[in-house]
Amino acid sequence: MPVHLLKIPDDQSETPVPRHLQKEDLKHLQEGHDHTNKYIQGIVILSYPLTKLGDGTDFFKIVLQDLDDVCSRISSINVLIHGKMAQDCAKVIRHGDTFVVAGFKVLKSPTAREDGRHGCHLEVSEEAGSTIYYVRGYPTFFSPKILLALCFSIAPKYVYTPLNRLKDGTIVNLYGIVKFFKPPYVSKGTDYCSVVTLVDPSNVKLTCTLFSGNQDSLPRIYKIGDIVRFHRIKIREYNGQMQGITSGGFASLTFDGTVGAPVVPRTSSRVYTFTDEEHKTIEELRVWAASNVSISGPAAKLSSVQPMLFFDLTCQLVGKAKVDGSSFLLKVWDGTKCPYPSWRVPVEAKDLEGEKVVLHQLRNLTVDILVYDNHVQLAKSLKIGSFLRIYSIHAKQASADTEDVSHIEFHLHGGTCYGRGIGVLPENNPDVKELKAFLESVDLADSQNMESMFLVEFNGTFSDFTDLESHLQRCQQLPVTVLTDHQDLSNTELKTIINSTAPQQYRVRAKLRTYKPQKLHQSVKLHCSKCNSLQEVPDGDDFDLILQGSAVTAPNPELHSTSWYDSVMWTTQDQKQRKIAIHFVKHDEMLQQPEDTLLMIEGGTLKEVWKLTKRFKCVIPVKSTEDDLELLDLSAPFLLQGNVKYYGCKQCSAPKPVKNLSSIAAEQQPSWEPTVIAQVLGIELLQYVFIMKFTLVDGTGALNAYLFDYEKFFQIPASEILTNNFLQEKMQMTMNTLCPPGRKLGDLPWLECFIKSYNVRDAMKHQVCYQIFDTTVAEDVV
DNA sequence: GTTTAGGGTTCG
Repeated sequence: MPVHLLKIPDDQSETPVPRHLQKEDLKHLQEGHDHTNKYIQGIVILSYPLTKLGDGTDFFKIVLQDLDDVCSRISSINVLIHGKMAQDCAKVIRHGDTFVVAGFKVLKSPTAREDGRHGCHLEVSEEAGSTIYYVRGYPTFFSPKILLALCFSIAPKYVYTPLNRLKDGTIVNLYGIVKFFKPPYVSKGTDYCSVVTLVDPSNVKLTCTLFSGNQDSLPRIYKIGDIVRFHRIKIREYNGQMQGITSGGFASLTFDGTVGAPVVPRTSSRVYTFTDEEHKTIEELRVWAASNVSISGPAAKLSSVQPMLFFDLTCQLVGKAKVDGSSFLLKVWDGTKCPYPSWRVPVEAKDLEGEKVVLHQLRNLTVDILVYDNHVQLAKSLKIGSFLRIYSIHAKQASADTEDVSHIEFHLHGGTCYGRGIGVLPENNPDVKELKAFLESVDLADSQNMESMFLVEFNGTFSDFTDLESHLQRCQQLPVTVLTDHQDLSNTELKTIINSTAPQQYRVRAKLRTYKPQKLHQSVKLHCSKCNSLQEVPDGDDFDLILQGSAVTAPNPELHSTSWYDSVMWTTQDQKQRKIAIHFVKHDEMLQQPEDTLLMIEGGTLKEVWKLTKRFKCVIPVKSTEDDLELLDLSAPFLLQGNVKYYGCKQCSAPKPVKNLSSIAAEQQPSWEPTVIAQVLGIELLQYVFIMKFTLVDGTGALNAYLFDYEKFFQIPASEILTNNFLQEKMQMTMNTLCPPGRKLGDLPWLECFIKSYNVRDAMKHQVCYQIFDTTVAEDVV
């Protein structure tokens, strides 16, 4: 078999390949040169799933990294393996293996511009007379270089083409600001279609026609001014202009185009690259767009519709009904009242989908929108309760023959001119959040009579009318927080508590009138349990400065590769010529798999440190002294694990030599727990904690109670909230349930809490404070 | 099998 497994040689520097073969340097590899009796060697840093090509032959792609130059992208090369050899390799080759190939063809790499790798790729197959040797690298053997190669070479570097540099027949990556778009609609072929016109700072426009059988893989554009990043879009000339069209492997990210909004990509891709650099690009495009692209104005509300005009409406779907073959009815509301009498499209009661009670309750606030032709199919699939943006609705003034009063009709005509269509907005869309808050604040009694209110009270259950009514109902019935202990205690009125002496403990039933801080990220602090001090969480800039400061001292080579760690050092290629050293801590005299490895880094930037935390279990930034490695200033995290930065208390810590880590490394299965690491390093670990002030009321009085919570109350670890958008949204939603914005006191939900009172005395005054304890947010609220 | 749409408001 031409795929050979080689044994690990004792001397690990040479791979035992047949004598007649000579190693070829990647630098000397060129198309058309004679590479007979030469071999290419590298570490497998990436492999793709085995696939079949159009002609039915098997195909397997891997990426090799040259270990002599691990930190250069150009020293990695794509290897395309065909036929039986592809199958054989796919079975045995793993990341970290050393891979040797002889008898290959060298061709120009069509993806070099995109992935930044070698300008050529290798074609390998039995037919071409290729031979493959490999040395098992994973998981039994790692060298520091392999660890580094695996870490620094993973993400391909994409090149983005400005819109004025597009050429016919190319496949490119690009950024653009949406100047015009048609939300995905059902085409006359087999796919969904979306047409998007982009503009960029080169001031050139590009209209892209995007097709996909899967609506989700088209860009999620909600408004003009959104920013998109397209990968692998094909450029063609059409009618004398460049045009973009989906090609195989097309992928997109969409961002809110508002300056200052969170940079969170909308995408259906499971994995995608998104680095600090790209983050910066989005920010820059936003700034450019702010003064160069006219963003759509504030969306129209029903209260401001003008007859005879076209408008975009952000609304919630309350009901829908089939009308006839070419039209379909949507009943929607946006919380405001249309100032004109609007038409009611007659439909059979049995055809009307939606909660009867809600339809009745909102009957004076909903409008009927009749959608036609190509929009019908999409309209049918919409879920009651979902949030929509309907683009280019026609407000048509009409008067019925039988009456003098003119009324207003809402049509979504057939076709897709001017972006006419329907888009479903997700719950986390900022416009939806705003609309939801508004809808919840609408006082239905103002536009309803008492009869309908009774109906709501009477009909307890709503099945699929999301969030709005059912949520409101739920909130008025069950408490939104529950007790985790002492259930036998009975409630005490707040007035009684205020008039009692401290310290005592109480069970209370109260409403949350307000809380501080309103910006939830401000509620996260660092707490030292030894000296009881609280401090702000330092921001990334502070850390960056400390790293820059420590990089001034070059790594001391005398401290490299000791009994308990292996080291690699290299100099960056840029002008700064920075020296970086990484020390991989060994276990049982061996290096571990990246996900189990603790490493120490000297001279790295914020971005490099961050990148290392993605691949390795623990990262500890250090600096060299004359005779030892030591931790940086304690204003910087002493340890990074996953997304969490761990800090030590400056007052209570007494840093010990980093060599103490070797005692953990010597354990049978090193756990690398932050508490254990902190202990051996003499660090008093600061804990992340939520600190909030809740103003509770119960009709007898009001008091401020502090919430001091590591994780229990919100069931969200305070340590993870600052780096996790999902958890932030979850916490915001929880607070919105506990204390819904814009709601009257009577409509607020009940909280069940334990609070304890305690005395705070200083020379000047005496004060009684209250703290919430043994309380958690109810399960169905989280 | 490689289309569909290729921006520029309306039948109802």
